[in-house]
Amino acid sequence: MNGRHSGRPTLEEVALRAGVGRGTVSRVINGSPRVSDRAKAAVEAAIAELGYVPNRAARALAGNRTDAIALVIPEPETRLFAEPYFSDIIRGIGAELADTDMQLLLTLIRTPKERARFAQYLAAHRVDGVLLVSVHEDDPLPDLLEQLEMPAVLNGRRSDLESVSYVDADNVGGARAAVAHLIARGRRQVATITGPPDMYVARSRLDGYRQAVESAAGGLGGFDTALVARGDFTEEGGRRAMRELLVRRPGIDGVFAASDVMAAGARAVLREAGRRVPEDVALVGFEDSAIARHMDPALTSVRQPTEEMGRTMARVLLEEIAERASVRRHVVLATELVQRDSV
Amino acid sequence: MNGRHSGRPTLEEVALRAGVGRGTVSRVINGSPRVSDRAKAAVEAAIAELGYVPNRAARALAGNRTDAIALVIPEPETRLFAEPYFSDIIRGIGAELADTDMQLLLTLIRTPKERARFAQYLAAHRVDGVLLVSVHEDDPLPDLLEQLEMPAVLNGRRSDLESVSYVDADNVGGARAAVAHLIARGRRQVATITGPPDMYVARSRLDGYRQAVESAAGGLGGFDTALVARGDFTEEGGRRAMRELLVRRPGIDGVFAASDVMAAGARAVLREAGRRVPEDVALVGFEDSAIARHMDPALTSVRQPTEEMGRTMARVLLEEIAERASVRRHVVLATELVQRDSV
DNA sequence: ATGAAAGCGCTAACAG
DNA sequence: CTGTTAGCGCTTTCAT
Repeated sequence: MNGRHSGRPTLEEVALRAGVGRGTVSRVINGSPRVSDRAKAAVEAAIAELGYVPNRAARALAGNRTDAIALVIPEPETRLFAEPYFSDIIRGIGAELADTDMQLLLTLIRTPKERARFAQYLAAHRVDGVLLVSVHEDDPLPDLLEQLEMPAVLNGRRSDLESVSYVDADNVGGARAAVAHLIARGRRQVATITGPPDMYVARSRLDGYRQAVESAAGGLGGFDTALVARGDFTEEGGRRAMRELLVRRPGIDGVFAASDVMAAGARAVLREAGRRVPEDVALVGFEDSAIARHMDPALTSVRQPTEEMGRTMARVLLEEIAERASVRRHVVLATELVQRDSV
Repeated sequence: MNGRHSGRPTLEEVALRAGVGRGTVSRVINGSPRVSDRAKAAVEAAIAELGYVPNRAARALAGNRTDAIALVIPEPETRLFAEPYFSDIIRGIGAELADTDMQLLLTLIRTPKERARFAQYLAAHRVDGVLLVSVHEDDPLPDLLEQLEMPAVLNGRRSDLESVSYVDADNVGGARAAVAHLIARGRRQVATITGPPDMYVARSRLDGYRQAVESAAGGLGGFDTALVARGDFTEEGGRRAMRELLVRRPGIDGVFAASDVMAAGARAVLREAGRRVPEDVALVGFEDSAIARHMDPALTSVRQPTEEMGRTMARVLLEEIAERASVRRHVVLATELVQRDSV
């Protein structure tokens, strides 16, 4: 015998107690409208009396779903945990899921082997949907998900033509706003430190920079490649880029860095070079990590609505799961320029 | 009919293909020794050919288990995410679970309502075990878990008499080592900034301090309450405590802070007061957040083996789940003094 | 060692 | 609207 009748009441016992059939109980539980008020009341009473809680596994088996979604964290990014970004994303997801009985599975993928394993999970339909963060351009997972027709939402996108649903921050707009701010404040030679060009997010921020300088009135001379230096989203990269810029255009009086960490590096170099920040050279960074904010609380930056991104990702995913159709959604959330310096 | 025969091969199909009964396939999958090599080989071949993956829900239903554990994060701590501590804990758990087919559920609990909901989860045996972090002394969850006979492991403990299994850092030893270090370096008036006395971790670190000063040779005068100031694990708390100490014992030449954040606060006050750190006053903090490390990379501190704690928690939990018996395990992991200043 | 059979608790199709 | 009836895919006796 198997039947460790776990002690826990079953749907059948509820039905008995309520004096109805199992089907009716099931309907009540699942909020079907095709139930009389009388029956519904009886069932609800029975449920309360018995302290009945549906068995998830049975439900999943019979209903061919799992009521669970996975949040996938690729390895190089497990460090990501240590950042407010991640904290906020998770908090947002949690908030959105709170009123659902959807479970959140945390899946760390650090090796190709683990990725293969996760692919199996997916194939076995062990989750109803997937949330992906920090997806790289060459990540095979999104395509696999699509092929499997598994609902999925990315945070960020791989390119302009992203086919999978995604929720992203308005990187172009944020960068544009940052640079426009600098220009509006009277800065005439505004440079930018970019991220790796093979990352969409880096290209977007560069686009924003370009739009702002090109549309600026007055004699800024439009887009000047000498004012663009490539960084790699690290502090050291920011340092190198800033040194280059200083050599190429010593008269720089404003810098937009595509990440706050790079901004911190740039600031250090500027000060070493005897430039006052922000008086001589105003600096704005795109706030990814907020670690840099600890380093310099006075750094003006472009803030992302991270928690809202998490919430939105979850909401979009739930919608995608609900409607069986595979409609892709693309959401871009606004960023906000937070001025922390006095210039 | 229900049978959206999902396309996925079932155990039965494997059995057919392998020319054996379903029971045999099940035994092979679960690594039962009571299977002939021949049958085993046949089954494994069939599994590979068909790309069979067991259905988790069916398994859970039949086996009365879930192959999932929950990591519970109480609300006030969701900020915790933003710290390396959390990152490391999760990485450790992930590493330990990687070779298992145990899933990790992330459960955020921010309201009493959500706690009640989670209690239902537990009662409904929706997970095989629970991992709890940052448990407060008055947290009702551990007792509930115990009452439900649900395997559980805490990170840290509520008191000396903790009944639930836990994995903790050696707070007493770490504090003792820190203070002994200070004394060995010639510091004669070593003060301490403590955490809230209703937190076990704070009391432990104070105990370590006391042990070190009491066992110190030479004229340190033993434990002096005037050298103990209460903080609250915040930077501002550290500041206040440091100011008090400076008033009570202006001659202080060493400080052990029960957290690195408080150490950062103390350092700021010391410098304002014209004391050189670490030359005039050497400072050691207990490394909880590492945010402070960013503020002052040169701060000597007591480091905790956080990732190992996560790994250990998971391992202990898996063991507890495996053996049905409810044996409690208490693991205390060593800390390490990392000297980052030159004094 | 292994096949057969009996569920695990629930959902959904079906017939009223 | 509601009771009945088939399974969902697997584990676990129970014989053999």
